[in-house]
Amino acid sequence: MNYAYDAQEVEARWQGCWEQEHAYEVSNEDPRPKFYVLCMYPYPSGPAHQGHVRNYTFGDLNVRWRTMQGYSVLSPIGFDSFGLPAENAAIKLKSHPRPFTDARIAELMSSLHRLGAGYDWRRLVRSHDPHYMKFNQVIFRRFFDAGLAYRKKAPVNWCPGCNTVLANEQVLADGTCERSGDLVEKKDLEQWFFRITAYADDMLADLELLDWPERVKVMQRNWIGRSEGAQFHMEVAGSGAKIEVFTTRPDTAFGMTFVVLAPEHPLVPELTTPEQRDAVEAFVERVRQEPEIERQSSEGALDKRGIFTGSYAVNPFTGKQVPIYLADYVLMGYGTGAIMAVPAEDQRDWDFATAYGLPIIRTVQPPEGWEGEAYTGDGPRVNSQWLDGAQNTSEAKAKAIEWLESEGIGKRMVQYRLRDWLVSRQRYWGCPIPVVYCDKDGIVALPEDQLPVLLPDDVEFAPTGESPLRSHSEFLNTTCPTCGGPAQRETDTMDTFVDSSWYFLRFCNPWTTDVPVDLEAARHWMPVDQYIGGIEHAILHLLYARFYTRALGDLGLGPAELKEPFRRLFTQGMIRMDGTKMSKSKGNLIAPEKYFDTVGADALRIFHLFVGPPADDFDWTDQTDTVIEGCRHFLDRVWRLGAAEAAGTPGVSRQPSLADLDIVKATHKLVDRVTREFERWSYNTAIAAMREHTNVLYRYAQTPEGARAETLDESIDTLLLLLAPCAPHMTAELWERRRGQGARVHAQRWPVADPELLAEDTVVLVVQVNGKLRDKVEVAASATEGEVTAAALASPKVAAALAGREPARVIARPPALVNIVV
RNA sequence: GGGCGCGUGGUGGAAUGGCAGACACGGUGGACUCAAAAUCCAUUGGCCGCGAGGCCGUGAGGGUUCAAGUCCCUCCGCGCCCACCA
Repeated sequence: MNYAYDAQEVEARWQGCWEQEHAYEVSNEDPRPKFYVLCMYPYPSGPAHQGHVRNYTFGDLNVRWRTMQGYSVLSPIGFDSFGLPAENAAIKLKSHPRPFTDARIAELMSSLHRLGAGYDWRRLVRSHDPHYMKFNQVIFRRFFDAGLAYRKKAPVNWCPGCNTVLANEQVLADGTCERSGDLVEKKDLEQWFFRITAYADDMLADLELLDWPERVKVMQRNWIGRSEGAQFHMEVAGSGAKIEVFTTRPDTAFGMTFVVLAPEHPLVPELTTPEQRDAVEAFVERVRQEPEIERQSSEGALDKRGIFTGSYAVNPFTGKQVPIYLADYVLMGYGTGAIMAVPAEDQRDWDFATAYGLPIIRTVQPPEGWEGEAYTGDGPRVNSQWLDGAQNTSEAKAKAIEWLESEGIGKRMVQYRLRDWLVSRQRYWGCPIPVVYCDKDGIVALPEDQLPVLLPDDVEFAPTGESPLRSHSEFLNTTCPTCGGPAQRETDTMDTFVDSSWYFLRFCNPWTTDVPVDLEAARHWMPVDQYIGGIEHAILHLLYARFYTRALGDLGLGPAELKEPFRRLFTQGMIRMDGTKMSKSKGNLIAPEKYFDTVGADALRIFHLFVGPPADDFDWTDQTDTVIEGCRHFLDRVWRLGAAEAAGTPGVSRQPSLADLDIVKATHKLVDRVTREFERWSYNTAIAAMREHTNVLYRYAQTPEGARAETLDESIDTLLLLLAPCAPHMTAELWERRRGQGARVHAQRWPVADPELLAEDTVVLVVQVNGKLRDKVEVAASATEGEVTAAALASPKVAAALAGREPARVIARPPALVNIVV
């Protein structure tokens, strides 16, 4: 008889079995309490890599565990199948993105099967599926009707490498494209935007309600970037022009000694005096040419970065004239593109004032001994006329705003850093924006009965900087749905982040043909109870999905009461190799297939669970393979236990002894511990506990008196139940071998520890002298303060440590600890 | 420049303010074997000691506490996010 564990045979068998038995298909009418587990749907880049394995291992553990706990678990999967890599590959291979994408999906699906992940495959959703495209377009149209989608000319981020416009979120801090690494340029183009800013305040406030990693919430908060302040206008001396400025510190306005405009500000030509014209024009031209990265760097001499316009503005607070400058550090895209400069209370203004010899007037009294330059802290007002009585910033701010409003000069104002979401892309492999341009009717969104607009397959892929749709005359030329006259289709496609902004709603019922989201199904399943994905989506995807959920609800396309799509979020750590993230574009992928073919999927899953805290990054090194082999070693040990092949005497039949009872207790403690570790996402320590218990059972089986058969069997069964969400194939196989044909470990109830068996009769009392460990004494678990103190003082080791000195104080924390202080 | 983390053996890591190093990887020794692999057992933070045992030890320095890897302050190092945001 061959008992050796054949991972490949066992895994293939159970993967087939789960599929045949529809093990993780779930009905929307299931009466059990619902639990929605979702891993961020993957971009299909080919066979899985270790990042996927990690993600789907965590996801599958939750799916199987929650199912065993009695929930009706929704576990769908889909593919984020539009996007640039497929199109770039098509250009390179002179082929088409569709077959390329379909092949990559097939590869990734095969990996997921071989990992043993349990999904409701019937609910599969793919972004490039015509049904999904249709509803993407339906939603776009409804956004358009509601004013949430609009078109405007804007300075946009243009990536010369990708030949497309990028969202702000896709431009890295150094001004390069997150995908191609090319330096992003600014271009003025007509683009489509989603009015995400309409929900800025709402999304900011509701962050409080989410059970998300604090880090992610902070990132979203900063990205939305709410600042409270005031907006007001200033007259330009000798001209009818008015300059609007936004400031967070209206309380310091008496200290404004100059005004700075962005070089692109529309008032610049009007404000420039004839004497300054040449210099200003040269300056503006130079800033225009400057790459974004240089403009945003704080390097370089300040005196080269600004220019005087020759005009003066009147500070409404003092009535005095202050010079108007241009500077490249003032951005047209934030606030009003103009600032009041208060050098005494803003370091940047201080530096500028110093470079240009402009006056500095303190309006906040710095503390005694202040030696810094600009003082941004709190303090009493000075040099501020009617504000001088104010003792702190908030009081002064309120008074200043009140004054601005009563004089009709300005008002309270909230600014956001968040920009509207630029969604149009000049690429082919995306969802077409369902709009036509008609000479008579202008911009016309297509009616729903003309959707979906599908991508024609017979297109030429050439890196021209224009969508290939542009040169496809049958696609381009159409008729206007309003007047029936000739019209041209929009040839831009949607950002792929649009696709991923509502797929989780579609999973609730992906079969509807009339509406994108089945409201009843969405009310049943949403919100997602556990969302799992990479930290790299902390801002983009997670913010867009929150926006979409709100917007769909407001338009009646989603449940109106549903604000937040993801109740609990877990962001897993990245897998790094040689210090960089493992990714296809970096060419440092380690494919899981070689492990499936050797140690098996279960061993690889155990490795990802065991290697460290799930939230932490980990480095894939030369030693990693031996750790993975160690995980297989653990499974082999469990296999030998479960297949009644453990070393030592086989189980004997007898009345339970104290040693047997210890095993029962240890088993219940294990149940308690693993359950708690699973709850808090501490899979590494949960696996450690199971390994520890396996070691305990080995020793138990090898004692001279032997293991009691019944006790050992129960403990092994429990171990298999606890291990079932982690190593599903092997536990399924052992369970069936032990319990008979048709027995299914994953259909069992998750074990519950008996509280009486968790309680201990005796505990080890730690005895310290002056905080140092001196002895350990066994005492009754019920020992009182007096009893543990007596036990501690009775210890010869304690007596030695005391060396005759009298205890000055005894701290007793029964039953675990006594500290004797001398 | 701002914000948020993190720093523990040779390595990955564990530790509700209460026994630092669980569980592993690697190492060492042993059993089994003609031998090897596999398996099983023991041991493995550093220093001193034949031993019992003792001393030191969680990036550095200070503080709070009977008690600090854990809390507070300063500094050093690393990582991530944001960044002339008015």
